[in-house]
Amino acid sequence: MGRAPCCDKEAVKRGAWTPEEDKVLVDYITTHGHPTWRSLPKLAGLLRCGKSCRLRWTNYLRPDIIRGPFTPEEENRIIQLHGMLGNKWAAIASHLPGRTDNEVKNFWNSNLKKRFFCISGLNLQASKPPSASISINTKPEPLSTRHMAQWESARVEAEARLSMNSLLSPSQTVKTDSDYFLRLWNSEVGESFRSLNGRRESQSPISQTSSSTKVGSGSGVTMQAGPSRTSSPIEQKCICANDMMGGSECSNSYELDDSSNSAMNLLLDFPSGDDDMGFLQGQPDDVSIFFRH
DNA sequence: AAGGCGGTCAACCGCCTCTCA
DNA sequence: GTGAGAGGCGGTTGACCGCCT
Repeated sequence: MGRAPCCDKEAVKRGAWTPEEDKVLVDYITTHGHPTWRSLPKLAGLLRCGKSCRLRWTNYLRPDIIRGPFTPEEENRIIQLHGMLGNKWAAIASHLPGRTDNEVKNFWNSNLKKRFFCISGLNLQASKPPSASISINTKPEPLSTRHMAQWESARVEAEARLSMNSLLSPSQTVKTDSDYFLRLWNSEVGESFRSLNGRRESQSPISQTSSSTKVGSGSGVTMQAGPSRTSSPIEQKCICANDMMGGSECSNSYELDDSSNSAMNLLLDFPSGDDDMGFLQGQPDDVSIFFRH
């Protein structure tokens, strides 16, 4: 037994909203609010589905919405938050005042995703669930798998804390483990980890395990790396890392220097547990944003 | 000039979660 | 505890636009 449709699809208008409809919706909401979205179209005299009204309002007509291109700061924030949260567009948008989840999602899909995969030396392969490439695991790597699981666990935990913190006012917000995790994740330490992870992937087809970075997860994108990769149109247009990393060389070699190795050692002994993040205290304080233009 | 092609973005769809009776 | 209703969310679609050949 399926759910009853939210509205009579025959009786409602669909497609682009006209300025007249926008005005009716804005006028009604500014004077009456929206007791329930489902009843709103009828009350306002709109031949629209309630969900359509809500979407139009929240994504376009709301007075606090910022229109216009994303600033570099917003881009960096999106990249950081996506690394932490994955495709949780609403959660990401909640940290970008005036931006909507739809806007962030579109911006990511049409802009940042390409650049992200480009800079990572990874390949985009649409429409295959990640599990397809995960399940062919023939040669387990217990250690790396365990550590990736730890990272994933920490990431999920940080996500939860981030959500909690976002509910607090700035004055109430306290420095939490998630802050340290965020900072670490976006520092060269996290980058080293990601790079090593990328190198492992290029060496063997396993290791997608629990996707430590969660990049592209849930969006029907499978990451693939290594010599077998073919250049997609996206990659052919890729302006590579020089564009984004201040002229540093576009490197797919994933070589680690000594400092990165020690950072890796630190990461691979990443402890679990709520109160055990103190080891991060000594990490460099600057949150290096490595996706700067 | 015109058709093809790719990118962007508003809107839709269907599932999930929350709330309340 | 349970089921229905409502809102929220993420993925997908399709129209539109600009560039290229």
